[in-house]
This record gives sequence, C-alpha cells and structure tokens, in this order.
Amino acid sequence: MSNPNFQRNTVQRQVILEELCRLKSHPTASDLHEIVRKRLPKISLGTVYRNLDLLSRGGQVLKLVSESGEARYDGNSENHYHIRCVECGRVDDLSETSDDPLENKCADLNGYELLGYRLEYIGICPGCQNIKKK
Amino acid sequence: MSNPNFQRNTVQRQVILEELCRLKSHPTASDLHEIVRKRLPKISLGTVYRNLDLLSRGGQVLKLVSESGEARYDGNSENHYHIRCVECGRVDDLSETSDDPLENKCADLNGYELLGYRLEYIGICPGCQNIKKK
DNA sequence: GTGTATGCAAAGCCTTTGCAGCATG
DNA sequence: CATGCTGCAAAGGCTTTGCATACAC
Repeated sequence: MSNPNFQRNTVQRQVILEELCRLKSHPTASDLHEIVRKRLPKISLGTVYRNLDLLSRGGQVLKLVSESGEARYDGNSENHYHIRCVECGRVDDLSETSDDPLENKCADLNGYELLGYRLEYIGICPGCQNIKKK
Repeated sequence: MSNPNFQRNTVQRQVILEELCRLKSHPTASDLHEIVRKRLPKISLGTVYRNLDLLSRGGQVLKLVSESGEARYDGNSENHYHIRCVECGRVDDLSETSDDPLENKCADLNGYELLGYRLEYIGICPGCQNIKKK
C-alpha cells in the first residue's frame, strides 16, 4: 500500500520554493510564475498553483488573501506580521517588536502609513465538531 | 457639477441592507441574493454585488475574505471580531470582552474550538504615498 | 429631463482539473 | 516500473461589466 503523504522532489517544486524564499516581497502565483520561468521556461501556471498549494498545506509557505480576494505567497513560514497597502495590494513584512502585535503601532512600519488592522480568529464551529466526532 | 458620492435610494439597496442587518450570520453574496429574492423576486445577482460593493465602500457593511478567497458580508459595521470555521467557512461574531483581542482566548467562543488567528495590518506603502502627494 | 441603478447576459479573472506523457524513487 | 508530477488546455466559480431600460430626484 502507498503512503498518501508521499511526495516527490521535482525540479519544479524546488525552484518554486527557492525563488519564493529568496524574495522579500510576497508575489501572486502569476508573479512567481514569471520569475520561475526565467529558470524553467516551460513551467506552467497550473504547476505553480499545484505546488504553492502543496507547500502551503505543508506549512513551508504562507498563503495570504486580501480583502479583494487576491492571493499572495510568503516563503517565510515563521510567525511574523504583514502590512498590506490598500492602494496597490503590495504586502510587506513587519518586524515583530513585542509579543503583543496590536500594541506595535509605533514600531517600524517599513515606511507605511498605518490605517488599521484586520483580525480574525480561526477555529472549528460547533456543527463541524459534531461531524468530526461521528 | 455632480457629487461623486451621490447615491439614490433604491428599493433594492434598502432591502439588501435590511436583510443583511437582520441576519446574525455572515452570508456570501449568493446567499444574500437568495434571501433578498423572497422579497424582490426579480433582483439580479449583479445588483446584489453592486450594492454590497457600494455599501462596503461606504462603511455601512463589512466585507470579510477568507484564506480560500471566499467573500462574506456583515451588516454590523461596528468594531467587533470574527471567528471562521476552517471546515465549512461559516463566520460568527465574537463578543469583545477586553481591549486586547489576542488575550481573549478564554472568552466566549460561541462554541468554536479555537485554532488560531490571522492578523494583518492595513496601510499605504511608501510608493503609493508618493503618488498621492503629486 | 438627467443621469444613476437595474436586469440580463456575456465577459473576465483567477484557480482548479482532466488527461496523456514524463520522470522520480 | 509504479505512480506522482508536469504541461497543456479546458472547465469552474465567483465577480464584474456592457447595454438598453426603468426610475429616483
């Protein structure tokens, strides 16, 4: 029987992860596709999506979705905060200067003019807890 | 000259806002369309989208986008926190019991099993600040 | 009347998926 | 050499848009 979590080490996956980690910015899938294409001219957008999905579900990559629904990816999976530009959608890292991110408003903002923040908790609702127990 | 923010009071807009505010849940545009259709059978999905966009840009409604890119709307535009189910995408309100939401982990979670949170700052990046000044 | 808003349908966009061939372990 | 992965292209799903008509002011 085969291991359902088995994954192969493909050149495509390696290059995608390498290029994403090298970038300080947080590209969209299409941005990354353009970048990776410089090294692997034949790689398809579909492959980029498939690998970003695998990597983000594996925790090696972070997927960031904005209010507009646009997805961006972050090769730094360590816990850190982001600031997003409301005008152009650009996303940057924020240096974590204390354990309480909400109090960081005067910390280094990477040149950003701060407007606010979005906070959302993640969990499992009562209904889905029941389904899982069955 | 006309006021760029001028808006007409249409029945459609009123009913969309009314129904959204009446709901405790946070429906998708399509969910809301189904609900509003009970009162206005001929209303189109496009009109629902157009009005939700107007209302959210006007601050009367909150637009919430999940990691998967799914958009949900909240008729309560007052500052409060949300918890989202990773299994089914359902979104509920969280009672705000202190000024520091990150410390609320033991507060009333509406029956949810808490897994974590997403925090993102919103601002204007240096590049866009320069564009605005010009 | 003037110009915004609507309904309808088509178009857009980003993302996912089916498939046959490829290449990894 | 079994089967996971790829490239390609088509399909999907949500959202936006163009257009003629309706209606708010």
